[in-house]
Amino acid sequence: MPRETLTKDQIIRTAVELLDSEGIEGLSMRQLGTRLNSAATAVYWHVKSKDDLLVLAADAVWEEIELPDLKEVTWQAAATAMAKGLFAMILRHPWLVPAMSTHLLYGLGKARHDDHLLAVYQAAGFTGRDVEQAMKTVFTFVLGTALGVASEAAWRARLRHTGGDEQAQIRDLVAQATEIAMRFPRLRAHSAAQEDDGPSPSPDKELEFGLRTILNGLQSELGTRPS
Amino acid sequence: MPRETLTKDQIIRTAVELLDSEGIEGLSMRQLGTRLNSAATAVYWHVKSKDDLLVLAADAVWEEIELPDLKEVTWQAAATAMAKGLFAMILRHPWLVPAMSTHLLYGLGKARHDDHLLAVYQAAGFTGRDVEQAMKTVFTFVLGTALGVASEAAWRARLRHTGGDEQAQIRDLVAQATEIAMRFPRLRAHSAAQEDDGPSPSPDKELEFGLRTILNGLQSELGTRPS
DNA sequence: CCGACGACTTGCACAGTGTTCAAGTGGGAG
DNA sequence: CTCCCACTTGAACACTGTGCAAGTCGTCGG
Repeated sequence: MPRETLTKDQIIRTAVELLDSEGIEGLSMRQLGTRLNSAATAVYWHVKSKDDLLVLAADAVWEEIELPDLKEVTWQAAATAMAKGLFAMILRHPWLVPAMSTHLLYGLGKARHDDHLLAVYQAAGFTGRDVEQAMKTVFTFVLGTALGVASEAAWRARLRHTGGDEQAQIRDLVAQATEIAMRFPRLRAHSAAQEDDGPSPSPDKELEFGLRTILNGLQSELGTRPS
Repeated sequence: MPRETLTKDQIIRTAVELLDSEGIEGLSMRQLGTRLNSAATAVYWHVKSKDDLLVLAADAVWEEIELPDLKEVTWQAAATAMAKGLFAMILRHPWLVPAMSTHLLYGLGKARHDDHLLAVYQAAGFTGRDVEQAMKTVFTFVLGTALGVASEAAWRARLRHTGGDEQAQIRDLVAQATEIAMRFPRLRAHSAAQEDDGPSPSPDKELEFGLRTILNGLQSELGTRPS
C-alpha cells in the first residue's frame, strides 16, 4: 500500500479549519505544517503559494451553500434563500471577507453558486443588463452586511492572538469608540433612545429587513419593464 | 527654534499616502520610516503599534467626505449624496476595505460621518429602530459595492508587488477564472449575451442602480408606517 | 555659561513570516 | 535488487513588527 502522504484536499480542509479558528492572520505555513504533522514546506509540493492556498480554501467553502429549487417557489423566496445561505456561510468563515478584499477569488465552488444565482434572477424576469444589476445589488448588500459581522469576529481573533486579557481589551476599545461617539449630541440622544427599545436587532434581522426592502424595490423596477 | 521632529499628523498623512500607493500589504514600518527619513522605530514614540496607526489612518480619510446640507433637498437626494461621497472616498483609499474587515475602526472622522448620516435618516421620517435599519441597509450596500472595486485594486497592487509581468499575471488569472465559469452553460450564454450589449456598467452605475432601488424600497417601507 | 533633564531618535536584537533549494526517504516497477 | 520518482525535509534568505538600551540635541534652572 502507498505510504501515507499529504493530499491537496486534506491540506485545503486543514487550512479552512485553521482559518476558522484563528482568523486570516492565524494562517501561517508553519502552523499549517504542524497541524498536518509535516514540515511547513511540504505543502509547497501540492500548492503553488500561500495565496494560491487561500484561493483554494476560499473556493471550497462556497460548496457548502445549498441551492434552492427554482420550480417550487417565487423568485423572491429563491433570492432570499440564496442570500441567507451566503450570509450564513460567511458567518461560519468570517476570514472570507478579508480574503475577498485582497485576492481575486474564483473556482468551481463560486462558479456553481453564481450560476444558480443567475438562474434565480433570470427566472424572476430580469433581462439584459438588468439581471446582472439586480443580482449584484442583492449580492453586494449581503456582502456588506457580512462585512460588519466578520469584522467583529476578525478583531476579536486578533486580540486573542496578541495575548493578555481579551475581555479587558475589548472593553477598552469599545469604551474608547463610544466615548468619541458620545461627543456628538445627536448620536448620544439616538443611542439613549435605542436603549429604551430593548436589545438591538441581530445581524439576521438586519439582513431580513434589508432584503425585504431591496426585493420590494427590485419588484417595482421589474414592473416598469415589459416582460 | 525647536529641532525638526516627527509629528503624529505627518506620520498619519505619510501612512495614508503609502497605503494609497502600495495597498494594505505595502504598509510596513520600515518603508514608512524611509518615507519619513527616519528610523522605522522612531514612529513607535508617537504611535502605540502598527494596528494603532492603521486605525488612525483609516479614521483620517473619513474627514474627506463632504456632508450635504439637509435643509435644501429631499431625503433621497441627501442619502444619495452621502452614499456617493462614501463610495468615492473608498475608491480613493481601497485599503480601507481590508482594514475594516480586520480592525475595529473608530474615531472622530467616522463619528462625524455617522452623526450626519443619522440626521439624514431621521429627517426622512424614520423612527425608533427603523432609522438604524434604513441607514445600515444603504450603508452596507455601499460597502459591499466598494468591496468589489477595492478588491480589484488590492490584488492588482499585490501582483505589482510580487514583481514580474503584472499584465501577464492578470491575464492568466482572469483567463483561469473565466475558463472555469465557461464550464457552466448558463454563465457562458449570459456572458455571450452581455457582450452584445456593449461594455458592462461602471461601478458608479451599479451604485446608482442599487441606490435607486433601495431608496424606493425604503420609501414604501416609510409609507406603511405612521409618521 | 554650564550642567542636567526630557523629548525624541537610533541601531540592535528577537521571534516570526513566506519561500527556495539541495538533499533525503521510501514504495512500486522493471 | 535496483532504479526512479513522488514526496518530504531542514537549512537558509530576505523580510516583518516590536522591545530596549543607548544616544542626540534643544531648552531651562542655576
